[in-house]
Amino acid sequence: MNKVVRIKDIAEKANVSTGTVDRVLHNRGRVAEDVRQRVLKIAEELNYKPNILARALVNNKIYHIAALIPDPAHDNYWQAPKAGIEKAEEELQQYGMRVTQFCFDPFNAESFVKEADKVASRSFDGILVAPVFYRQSLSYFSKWKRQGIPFVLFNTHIPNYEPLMYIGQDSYQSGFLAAKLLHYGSKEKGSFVVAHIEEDVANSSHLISKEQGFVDYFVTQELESKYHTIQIDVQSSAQQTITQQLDKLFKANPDIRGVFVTNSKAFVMADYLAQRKLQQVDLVGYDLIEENLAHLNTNRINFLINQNPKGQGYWGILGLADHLIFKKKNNPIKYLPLDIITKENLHYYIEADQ
Amino acid sequence: MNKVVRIKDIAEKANVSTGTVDRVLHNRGRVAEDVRQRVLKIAEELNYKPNILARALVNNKIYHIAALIPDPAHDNYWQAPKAGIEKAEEELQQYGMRVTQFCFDPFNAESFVKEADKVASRSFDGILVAPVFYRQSLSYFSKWKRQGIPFVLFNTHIPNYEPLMYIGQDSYQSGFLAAKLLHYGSKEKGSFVVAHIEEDVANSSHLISKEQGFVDYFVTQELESKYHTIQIDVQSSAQQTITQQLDKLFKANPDIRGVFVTNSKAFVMADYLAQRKLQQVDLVGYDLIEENLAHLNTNRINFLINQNPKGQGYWGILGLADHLIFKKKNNPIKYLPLDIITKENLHYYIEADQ
DNA sequence: TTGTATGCGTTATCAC
DNA sequence: GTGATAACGCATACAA
Repeated sequence: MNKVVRIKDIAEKANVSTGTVDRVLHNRGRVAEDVRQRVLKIAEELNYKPNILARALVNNKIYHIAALIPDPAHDNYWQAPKAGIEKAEEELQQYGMRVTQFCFDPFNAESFVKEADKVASRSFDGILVAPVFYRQSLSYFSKWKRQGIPFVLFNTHIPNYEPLMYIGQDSYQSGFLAAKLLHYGSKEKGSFVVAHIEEDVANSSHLISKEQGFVDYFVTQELESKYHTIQIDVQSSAQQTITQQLDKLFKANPDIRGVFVTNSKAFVMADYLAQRKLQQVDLVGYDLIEENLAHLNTNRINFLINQNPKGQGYWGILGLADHLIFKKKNNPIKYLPLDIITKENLHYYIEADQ
Repeated sequence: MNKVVRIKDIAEKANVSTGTVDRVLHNRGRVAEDVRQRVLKIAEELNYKPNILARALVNNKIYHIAALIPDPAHDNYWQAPKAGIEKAEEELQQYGMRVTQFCFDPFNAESFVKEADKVASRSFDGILVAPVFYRQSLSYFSKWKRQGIPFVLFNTHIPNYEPLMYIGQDSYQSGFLAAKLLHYGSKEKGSFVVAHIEEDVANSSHLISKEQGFVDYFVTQELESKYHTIQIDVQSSAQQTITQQLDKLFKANPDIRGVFVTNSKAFVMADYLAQRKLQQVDLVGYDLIEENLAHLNTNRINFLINQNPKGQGYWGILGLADHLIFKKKNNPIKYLPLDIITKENLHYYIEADQ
């Protein structure tokens, strides 16, 4: 009793063969309409669920996936998504997944185009891409769409091209959260800084979203009179050194209570604060990269917001596998949680085996 | 090229049959030692990984699992683990998992014994249990151990009986984390309260661990001179009402900056603080139950520490499935992350579909 | 001690 | 249009 329903069970009940049931279930045609209806009805009644194990077993095709991601050599952050991709590949390789990585320089749009062209010139069964260059990405999306190649976006969302899935960050909300953390830590009147470090802000919409979320926190709570937010753009390529730029900032604003760094470069600010012995200034940033962790452990960084970058790569590949191998439908958007990381809960997130 | 290695491949290379390879790989004996060595060596060289799909497919037994958990009707918290168990059951039922729930009253040890006896009287293939009653649990553990029935513990860890797996909370560390959160929020000198609400503290070792972690935070940071910690035990069954008990506390300690509630009853404290308009007192508690969420959204609770209670049930069943069905080894301890939840990142955790 | 044959549920091919 | 059957990789009962 309570046995799992198989195609064979449906076939027996409908007085047809398993081949017919299969044709009905997969809409392969060549089946009489009345039989079709009957089979469909019985499958429904018996609550038939295909056995994905058997399905994956029989379907021993090799699926070639392209992963188009920034090169960790240029920005350490991308080590994590890469690791997630590789973990998923390892788990799924016995079911036929083969991932080829195409790494581009995240600071060089041409490099992206070059790698994307490589991907486009071969025929892949699926593509995972971190489309950090908005303009340059679009033509590839429409091409893949036309060719019917499923592609999954992560890290940066670009709607309108209906990717199979988007996985990643809610930038605005993370800025909002950062504001809450700094606000909670500084009950007295003062200023907060939103710092973009070593970034081309104009071309990075997610940084603007983060800043907007940060500012909006104080607006929606009607705290603007109590807390002042200052935006700053720090570049080592500028005329002044970073230290000089920050000296200027802190000199002009002696009431700074906290700093929000919108990318993974919080350690730069932490170095500065340590150097100037500004111990009372709180600091919130992003990403569990090594340079940041050192400061987290010494409390020079109070919180890091983490968006499970390893998980982004992992779930991206898994999403493609669900589609290609297991024929399972997935939610087209998967926002990963905004994890708040501090020294005391850090280790659960870096050991992260999932 | 790059093909997946099968038993058949090993057999060919070793000039034996698949049956022999199988006997070697499963240590079923009845195989010549030299052959054994040869097969083992080849399997190693070829980096053989069994295909768990095929394995699960062929092994179509029904596995009966007992889930021995507190009844959500008595404490809403247990709704989440229950949901996780049911989610895992749904996913795994086509591979033969059948879960029977045995719910006991978490405030009544006799009720636990009654349900545990029911479980023991039947023969299950595996057991998932939340052993909230320490003393009463032990005899069952040794019994199951003797019978060779794998059991997984969650929520409360009881070592020494070698469960297949423990999943859940690191109580001490969560207390430590709570201290950090309150400390970060209150830079000025003052007192913090550790409140046990409606609990039999003496019989709940995890509450003591939480308190210890909280206190130790200030000790290890050498902050004892600046921050004073006060322990309180609040019960509605006491002579005084809860409000009276808390009034007494706050009257005696006007410098209280924050309160740490060691269980899911933070909402009780939040109600009191709201009633007495003690808006400057920070509050950290546990668990995303509805009563707490209302206060989180109005900032009367600042942070809730969450240990993915749904995930605890889910991973518990999955651990048993990995052992019974997929014959996969798992880490015997799986601490779930200490998630820091605040109003601004809450929704990622309650939508949690995994 | 070893080899062979069968079946798990699904899919795909082929003959009717 | 339809049904029979082989194959996927593994486990196991049984034969040798």
